[in-house]
Amino acid sequence: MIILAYTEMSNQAPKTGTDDGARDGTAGCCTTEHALREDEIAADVETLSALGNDTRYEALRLIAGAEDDVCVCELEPSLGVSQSAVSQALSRLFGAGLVERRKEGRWRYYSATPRAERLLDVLDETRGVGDD
Amino acid sequence: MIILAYTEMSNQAPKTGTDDGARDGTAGCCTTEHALREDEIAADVETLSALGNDTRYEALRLIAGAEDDVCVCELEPSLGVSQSAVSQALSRLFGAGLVERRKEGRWRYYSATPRAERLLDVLDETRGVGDD
DNA sequence: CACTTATATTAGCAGATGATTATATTAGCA
DNA sequence: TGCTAATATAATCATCTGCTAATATAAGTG
Repeated sequence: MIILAYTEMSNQAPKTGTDDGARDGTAGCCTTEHALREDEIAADVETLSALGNDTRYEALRLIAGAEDDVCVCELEPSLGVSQSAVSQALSRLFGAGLVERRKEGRWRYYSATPRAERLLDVLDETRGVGDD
Repeated sequence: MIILAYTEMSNQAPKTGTDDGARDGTAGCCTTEHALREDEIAADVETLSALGNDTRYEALRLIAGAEDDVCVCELEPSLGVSQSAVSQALSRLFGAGLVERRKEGRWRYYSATPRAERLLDVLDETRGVGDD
């Protein structure tokens, strides 16, 4: 179900009627603010769920925290899962646009994308804000 | 497995030996940069996985995009899942520190936390960067 | 109070997920 | 060429997730 096209939601007075305003991206008269397209939502959710897993999150942290790009074989001992699992984790991160990869000989080097860096930064900057 | 304590990972030369440097948060001699604690990792992953789901992501977008805070009953028709599912989604977002809630009479109003706002902003700002 | 409305909680289940093991591929090297 | 190392893919499976339906709770209203 695609929504997220709104200018201002008239809340405060919870009217229980059917509120079928502007939706499904066909920005009508009353969608001046931003509206997310279905594929943008899907991409964001993919990005977030890719990071919402211990192994992948830690893999990305290691990659983003390293000075240069990181070889898969370096991540393996740290992540505590099988080689296969690491490979799958990196593939998923790549598919989600969170890492770049570069082949060199028989190795694969990974680095974090700007999107990934910025997400990690925000997580760092906003940690513990609001729940202290 | 907790890691993510590093200054610089000596990659580039993939040595296949056992590389048990500094880890598990007991910041030793060579951990000058930041190091994430186990609970911080868990919190981040919880935040990300909470958002890594269509229903919850769209719920948060609706909440964050609204002018004032939003009543549950307003979200229900938009999200296309049962009332129970919406309630569960909001509880999870709350638990993850992504929304605040306020009770007023028999209604519950939700608003996005700064952490949530900033995450959504970064997603917006970095969308389509790197894969165009 | 009985009744309704708004939201939360519980139980149950289909389907997704994340790991493992085994096998395949790709690249260097003797 | 055969061998080994680095990584990817496939098959499998136990566990986790996210929904629905049913029920509970809380707060208004007649």
